[in-house]
Amino acid sequence: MMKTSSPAALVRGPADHEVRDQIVLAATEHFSRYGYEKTTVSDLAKAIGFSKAYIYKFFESKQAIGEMICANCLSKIETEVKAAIDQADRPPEKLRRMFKAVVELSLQLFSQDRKLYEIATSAATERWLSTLAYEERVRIMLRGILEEGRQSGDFERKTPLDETVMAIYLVLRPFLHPLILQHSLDYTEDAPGQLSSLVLRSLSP
Amino acid sequence: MMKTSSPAALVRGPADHEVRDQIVLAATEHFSRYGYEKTTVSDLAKAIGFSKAYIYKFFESKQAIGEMICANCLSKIETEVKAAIDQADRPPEKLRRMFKAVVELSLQLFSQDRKLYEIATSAATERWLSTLAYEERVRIMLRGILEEGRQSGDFERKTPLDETVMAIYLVLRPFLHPLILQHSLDYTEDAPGQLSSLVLRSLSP
DNA sequence: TGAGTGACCATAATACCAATTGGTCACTCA
DNA sequence: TGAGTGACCAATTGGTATTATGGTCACTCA
Repeated sequence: MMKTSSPAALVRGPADHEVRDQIVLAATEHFSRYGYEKTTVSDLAKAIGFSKAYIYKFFESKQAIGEMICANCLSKIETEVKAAIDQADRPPEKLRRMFKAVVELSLQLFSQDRKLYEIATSAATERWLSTLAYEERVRIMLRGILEEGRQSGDFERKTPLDETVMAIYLVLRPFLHPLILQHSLDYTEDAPGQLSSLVLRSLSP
Repeated sequence: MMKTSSPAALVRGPADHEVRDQIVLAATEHFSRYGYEKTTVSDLAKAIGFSKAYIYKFFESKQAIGEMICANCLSKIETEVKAAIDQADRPPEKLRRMFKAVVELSLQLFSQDRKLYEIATSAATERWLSTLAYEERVRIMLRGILEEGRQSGDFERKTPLDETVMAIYLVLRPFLHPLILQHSLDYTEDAPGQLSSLVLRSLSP
């Protein structure tokens, strides 16, 4: 979970190096305390006791560091959503829990870790790889539930799977996308229930 | 359509006055050409040949003028959406057209009248009355279609009407809300079709 | 009397320059 | 040789002095 998942091309030098972890650690600390913008690369360098230039031996850019931290955040949410899904055994309930968990966990990050949430907002708005990958993984989760539900006979099988995945993803998206979520706060109470009910009705065989 | 629909409490002085119309006209012109921010109240005053102070005999604030222009924009969209709906005779097709029209018309305003679109964006973000009223009217349109569909037997009748209205509204909202729409441009091609299909499946009796 | 205004104020926007910042590179020295 | 750096540059940012703007009000004069 705290595993440094890799947004590939943005990292440099030795893939597995103690200093890289130190940087990520320091960045997580600084970004979440002072915010991404207010933290300078020199701050991070000072924190780990090296020069700024050395940081660039490990990351292409400051944003690359931000991506890493953001990816960790999102992958933490993803893990917890998966856990929520696994608590249910039937696909319809899994879908309900997925909706509920996505909204709750995003909201939790928003209220408890505002500074990190702001990184996620930038990431989503500027389409960083970390976000694109996360979105894709959410669609895959969704597809998993749908496939299971089709197999178990809980869900209809006529509509092309890809289209169903996409449509449901679009329904969920306003609560996944950090920027949009901020403009949907009025609805976070009831939306997960109402929307998952609507979606489940649409999936009935 | 060009009718000065009234966001009530924000206007002042004589309700029906030639000068008020002049102001609205000049504001529409200036706002759509130079943008809301770049247009000063003095500009509008100059355009109609009165002093700035006189403008304030008719409107509470610059924003009030913006609200009026925004309300006109939105009510124009609303009218055209209604027209699109009326072209269909069966509720399911009405709903399809509503989704399609909402997205198309919002998108059209976005690409053809960017400056006015920016006002709509502020209005939605800052919850101006003009926007709240528009959203409510959209929900009412939706409810109309649903009621008709329930009566005609096209739609299921078990789910509470209010909940259905709200859920479908939430599905449509990312494409209604100007700010959110800007972050959904990737989906505007397929979303109306896919989402209205999903919604219709959820409505099947 | 009331349509219309000039002068005025607090705040917000702008323009400007100095200080920072992200990022690189030739270089050191262990 | 390669882990690590100081010095450097273009581009942002921060701070600030100044101007422009939204908004009001006492006032005019037809």
